[in-house]
Parts: sequence; C-alpha cells; structure tokens
Amino acid sequence: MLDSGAEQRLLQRYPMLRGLPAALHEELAAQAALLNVPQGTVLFDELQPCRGFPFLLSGSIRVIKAAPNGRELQLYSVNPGESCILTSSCLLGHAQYHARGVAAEDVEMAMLPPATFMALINSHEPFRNYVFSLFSERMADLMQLITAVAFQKLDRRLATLLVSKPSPIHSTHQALADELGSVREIVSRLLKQFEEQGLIRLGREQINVIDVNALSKLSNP
Amino acid sequence: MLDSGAEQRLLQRYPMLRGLPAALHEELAAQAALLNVPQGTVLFDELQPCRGFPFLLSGSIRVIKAAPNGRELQLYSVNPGESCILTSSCLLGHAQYHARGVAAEDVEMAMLPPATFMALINSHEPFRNYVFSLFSERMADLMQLITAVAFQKLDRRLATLLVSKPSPIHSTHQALADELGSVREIVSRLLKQFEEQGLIRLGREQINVIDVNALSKLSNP
DNA sequence: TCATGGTTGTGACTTTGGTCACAGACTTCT
DNA sequence: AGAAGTCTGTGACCAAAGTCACAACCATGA
Repeated sequence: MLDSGAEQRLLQRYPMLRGLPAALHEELAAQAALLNVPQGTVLFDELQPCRGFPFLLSGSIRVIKAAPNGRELQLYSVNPGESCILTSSCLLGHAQYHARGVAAEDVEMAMLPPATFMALINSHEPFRNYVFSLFSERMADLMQLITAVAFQKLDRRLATLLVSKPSPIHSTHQALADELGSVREIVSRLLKQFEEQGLIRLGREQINVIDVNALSKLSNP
Repeated sequence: MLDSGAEQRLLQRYPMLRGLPAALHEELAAQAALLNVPQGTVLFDELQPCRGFPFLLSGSIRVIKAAPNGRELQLYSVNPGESCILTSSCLLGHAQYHARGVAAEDVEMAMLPPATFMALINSHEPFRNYVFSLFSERMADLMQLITAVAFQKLDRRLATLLVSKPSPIHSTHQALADELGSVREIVSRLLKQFEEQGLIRLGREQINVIDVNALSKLSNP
C-alpha cells in the first residue's frame, strides 16, 4: 500500500505509469508495498522463484553470478528508473532467477505482486513498451559482456570499468575484481601498471583517473 | 504473401498465431514473405538495423559474436518454432543488431515486416506471451553462457557441448572451437585427451560418444 | 596505545589457453 | 593416378591469469 508521497516519487521515476486506467491505478496503489532494505541485503538468489516486481526508488542493485570458489562477476546493475529485467524474465517466463541480486547501497523500492505486474503488462501499452526496451537494452549489455569476457584481456576490461565510473573512484581492488570476474591480486597488479604509466593515481579505497584519454584508448583501441 | 500451404506450416510451427482476429490474420498472410536462403548465408550482422521478424519454418540459425582476430563464439542457435529473440530485441528497442546470424543449414522462413510484428505484439496476447517467454529463456541461456565463459575450464565446456549433441557428432574441430569461442588446436588436444580416457572415439568429422556418464560428470561435476 | 581486521603490494610459481609451424592423412575432382 | 584443398595431430614456445604466501599498511575502537 503506497502513501501519496511514495506514489508521487514512483510516478516521477517511472513516468510510463502515468495515465493508467482508474482501475489499474487503484490496484497499483493498493497492492504495491514500500520496502526499505539496507546495503548488502540479498534481494534474490539463484533458483528462487520470483516474489514480485520491484520499482527502484533509490539506491542500486548489483546483479551478479557467483562461482562456487568464491569468485563473482557482475552482470549489470539496476538504478532508479530502471527495472530488474531478470525479475521480469522470471515472472514472464514462469521460471526461477538465474543470478543473485544484492543491494549495493541502501535501497528503497515499491514491490508489485506478480498478478498486478501481469495486469500492467497486458493492459498498459506504455509500460509494456518500457519493459520491452529494457529487455532489449539488457540483452545488448549481456552480449557485450560475453564478448568482453570471451575475447578481451583483463587490462582492457579494467580500463573500461575505470572510465565508466566518475573519478575519484571509491572502491576496493576486491570490489573491482568482483565486477570483472577476476581476483584481487591481478587487479592490484594491473592498477599498479596503470599508475606507473601515469594513467591513474592510487590511494586507499580510492582511484583518481589522471589520463582519461589514454584509458579510453586502452578500453576501446 | 503466403500461400495457404505455407500458412498451414506456419501455424503448425507457431500455434500461438492461431485464433488471430480476422484483420490481423489478413495482414499476417498478406505481409509475410516466404524466404529460402542457403546454408552459410549471413542473415543479419552487427550494427545493421532490423528489417523484419523471421518465423523459422525449417533449418536453423547460428547466432554468433565474431572477434576481430577471426575467433568466434556461438551465443545460441534458433530452431523452427523458436524465434530470433535478438531480432525482437532490435525491433522492440528500436536498436541495431548486436551479433551475427548465419544459416547453419538451408533455411526456410516467413519474414514479417516490423509494423506487422508490432501489431501482433500489441493485439494478440498469446503471441506476446510467447515472445516474453522466449526472452526469458534466452536470457537464461546467455547468463549460463556468461558463467561458463567466465568460470569454467575449456574441457568442461567441451564436455558439455559434446553431451548436448546426439552421437555420433558430425562436425570439425574448428566448428566446435567456434561454438566455444576457442581455437582448433586446443579443441583437438582436449578431444585427444577424452579419447585417451576412453570417453569418446574420434574419426574424421565424426565423434562417437562412448561414455556419456563420465562426460556428463565432467560437464557437471 | 595496542590489537584487530580490512586493504594493499609483491614475488615465486603453476596452469591454462593461445600461437606458430609443419607433417600427415583423407576427400574430391579431374 | 595426381593435384588441390580440407582436416587432424603434435611439439615447442609464449602470454595471461590465477594461486599461494607473506609483509606492510591503515583505520577503528576497546
């Protein structure tokens, strides 16, 4: 059940929900549940069934694959205004999750029960188009990721990661390794090389990008 | 324009197209174009816009990513009754292709213009659900592929590939390497090892799986 | 301040996969 | 039968990434 403040923010983040037919609008407000979850919470995991569709209002979610030996790889991250396409996939395919979702920061979201989500999809074309284009986007991301993992060396992928973040970057080498699907030592080593080449400057949990151009060239040669 | 024979076969392969409202049914029959393309044809490629939505009637399509150095990696393959979700993605996201599609055998398909596809999606719920579940399935496949590429050694991936095909397998080592995103020599070497372990028997363009159990265990330890 | 725990640096080593070069075998076509 | 092209086997070598072990460093709070 959403209060009117929450509903305002929902519509602001997700404008394609405006102009709903009255009945749907009622149902949306009545059925959605406002949730606050702290950073680090596992929101869903592999082999679990889906319990609903989340509209992210603030914070962000890392969607990752974890290997049995402790290594992990980030598939993508979800930000406010986007949606967890993996969840859509589960709901629409009546299947289970194939990855893990973790709150990267404190997260506030409006959770929609499956039935309401299906009603939205079926009766509101703007929302449907929104879901479709998200599918399309994520699909492209995943394919990009696959080629990166299959064909690109780690220094290039690391460079790509670095330029994709606003400098200065606050994260540990381990966290970067987890995004790339690699290990801490290798990332440390590569970062060191980048520093020696004058591309970045390293500090504790901090990376300053000095030469964006050179990094970009490395990232996309 | 479909003749009634082709339409029969289309409906047989794609039963969710039955029960269309008359107007849509007309449009489908009028707008769809029957195409025959020989093995090896590149049906679409990266950075091209989509020209339509294909219903595969016979044959199959390999969807691959090609690296600049000549290596390639198969993302998935499309068989009759399925659809090229990548194309849906393009059409629905108004974007371009992110991979290449090649006819693995001679292919017969009914090509739907974008506008007709959109009309189908928007007005026929069974078809829409079909597209959604395909999205869901492919998404799962891609995620599976990502973890395989990122975390599994090549012998395991090769074993998986071998058990997924009906024995005897007729293909060259190069073709297997292209499915895995690796190179011929490595695949030859691994196959040799498998043979020495009594898991398979090798012949020219032929692989007989001897010990499925052991291979499966390798594939999924 | 001292202990603790998280973060980083680093060297030695191993494994895996890729590259190169070339030989031998088989197929097909003339 | 001979030539050309394709497919396979293989050894030597290389590079990238991962593993292990350990030291040093920093921040925090007891």
